[in-house]
Amino acid sequence: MIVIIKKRQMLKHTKQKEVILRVLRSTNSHPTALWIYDGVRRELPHVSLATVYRNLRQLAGRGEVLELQFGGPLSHFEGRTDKHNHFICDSCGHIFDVDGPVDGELNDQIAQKTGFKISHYRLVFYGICRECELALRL
Amino acid sequence: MIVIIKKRQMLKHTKQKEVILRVLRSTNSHPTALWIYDGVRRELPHVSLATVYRNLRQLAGRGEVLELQFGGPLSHFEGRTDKHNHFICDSCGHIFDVDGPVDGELNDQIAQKTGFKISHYRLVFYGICRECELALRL
DNA sequence: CTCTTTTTGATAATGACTATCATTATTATG
DNA sequence: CATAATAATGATAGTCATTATCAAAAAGAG
Ligand SMILES: [Mn+2]
Ligand SMILES: [Mn+2]
Ligand SMILES: [Zn+2]
Ligand SMILES: [Zn+2]
Repeated sequence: MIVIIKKRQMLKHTKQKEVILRVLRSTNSHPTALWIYDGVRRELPHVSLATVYRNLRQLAGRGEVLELQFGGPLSHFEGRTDKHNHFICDSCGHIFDVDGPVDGELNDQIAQKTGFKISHYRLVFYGICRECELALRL
Repeated sequence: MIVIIKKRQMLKHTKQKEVILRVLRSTNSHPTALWIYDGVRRELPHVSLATVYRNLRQLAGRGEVLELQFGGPLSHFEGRTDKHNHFICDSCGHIFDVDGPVDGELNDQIAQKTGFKISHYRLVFYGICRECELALRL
């Protein structure tokens, strides 16, 4: 019998990790890895894009940041980690935060109807944001 | 002044398009392009994967099928085009259809709160399906 | 049938992300 | 501090789903 003991890996604090997290937290938008990379480079010009991806993945795995994947080809990240929803403008593509509706309600409603054990949901609204609405009215 | 008149492109009916649509509609699951490709090949052994992707894109653009992108690396397609939501099992990965909740309600609720013109939303639940729930209980 | 336009199949290209690996940085320990 | 153990980094090659390209074939109009 072979027993594999997986030692819990010690995380090491690095300048890169710190700056990546700071850059991401400096905005309330939902930037891509490349945007974060550009921000980090202003402080650490020799940072590698792979390092940005690596750290974002690690941070997301530990729940310190959120990775968001809407339909597009690239991942978006955000520093805000409390539960909230999003609205994406079909015209300008901007991603907005949307609070609530009350969380448990939907889960319970669906759980009852389907018999599934529901842990969470992802809710994204689409439409036209106010700014675009005004611009398109011309 | 240069005027560019874009003629509306005529769509041509092909055997490939027909089979792709039929294969997709033959299941109530949410297959990938590759799964559909395999199905189509049983009838048209020389079909190209590119043709499958091309037609799925065209069909999705015209609303005849739906393209679904959850977090993963590949797109899923489905023939059911009426509004409904999905549940994805964290354990087995299976995608289930989930009907309702009442559609307009959420839109209105959020539209009122945010001032956005909301056209639709995408709602995905996550958790453990009944089959996995039973299996995990052992 | 003939002309025009779209589609096809084969294959190369794209692009976001991940793996690899030698080197460097961080932490633990003496 | 010195040393060893281990994790992280930067550079770059690889992956893989999807898209672009293009000559040849098929579909539809007349
Ligand atoms: Mn957000
Ligand atoms: Mn469905
Ligand atoms: Zn907008
Ligand atoms: Zn399951």
